[in-house]
Amino acid sequence: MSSQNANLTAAEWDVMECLWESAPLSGREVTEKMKAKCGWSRSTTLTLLSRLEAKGAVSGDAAEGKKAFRPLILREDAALQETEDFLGRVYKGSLHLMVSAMTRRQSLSQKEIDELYALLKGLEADQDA
Amino acid sequence: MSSQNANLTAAEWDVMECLWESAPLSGREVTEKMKAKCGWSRSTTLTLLSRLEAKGAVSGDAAEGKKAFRPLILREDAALQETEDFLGRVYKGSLHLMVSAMTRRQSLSQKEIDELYALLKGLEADQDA
DNA sequence: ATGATGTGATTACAGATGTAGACAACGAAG
DNA sequence: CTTCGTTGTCTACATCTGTAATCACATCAT
Repeated sequence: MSSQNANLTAAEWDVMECLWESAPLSGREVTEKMKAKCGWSRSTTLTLLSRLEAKGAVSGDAAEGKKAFRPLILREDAALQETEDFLGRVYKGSLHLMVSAMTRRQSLSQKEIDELYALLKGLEADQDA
Repeated sequence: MSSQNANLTAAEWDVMECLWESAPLSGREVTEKMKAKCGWSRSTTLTLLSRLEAKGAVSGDAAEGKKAFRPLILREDAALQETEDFLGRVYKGSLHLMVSAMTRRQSLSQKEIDELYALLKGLEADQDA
């Protein structure tokens, strides 16, 4: 694979979201959540949990039979990793290029633009201070 | 697959980049470029070209034996598609969330921030006009 | 003890992806 | 005409992904 940064796959993200939402969950709980969210079968969820455990993204501490699953990586870390990968692949690593492409294509709502502007303005202010 | 928007894979992006760089290329030319850029063997490149043809991302017009490969999709379209997919998966569709995560982690250079700020400022101005 | 249950592990399998060797067809060179 | 290099197609194969059935073990109720 070209980007072997142990990135999470789409399905894995779905599972991780569950765990990031509420810390330690039993297998059953994750299973139920995924059933509701994506219609997955019990097996599917458990398989994903195993793979994530293997990847070191979640821990499955077994206390008397039952396991307690919890994330071992921060959502933000995973997101950042994906982000770098994505920006590099699609926009030569430049966020600026990404945003300008999006605006050119009206792929951003005015609301998004305003929010982003506010955020950036804050940063510039910080810098001056 | 969860995101079946016919997105390009990492390897496919590499090939497309070649074609987006210079319009019609012979198989050999692409092959050579990829050899230089990624060290791929002839076969690998040709396989990727076929897959891209199948996906409708490039056309291989055969004129007396030789084929002339050229992109059928715009880089920007492909980029935007990827972008939406990515933002949805990782940042709940919000660019704003992405940027704030990146700044929080110092994953953006001051230069990037400034450029982005300038870009946004321009947009806000446009809007007022 | 015995069978119904809940739980995680093992196995399975199709389609996607990265990577490339083998092969066929055609035109150039001798 | 034979040979060879060029060009594209087919076949191959390991790994990754999505998705799930089946299995084995512990536990709970009868």
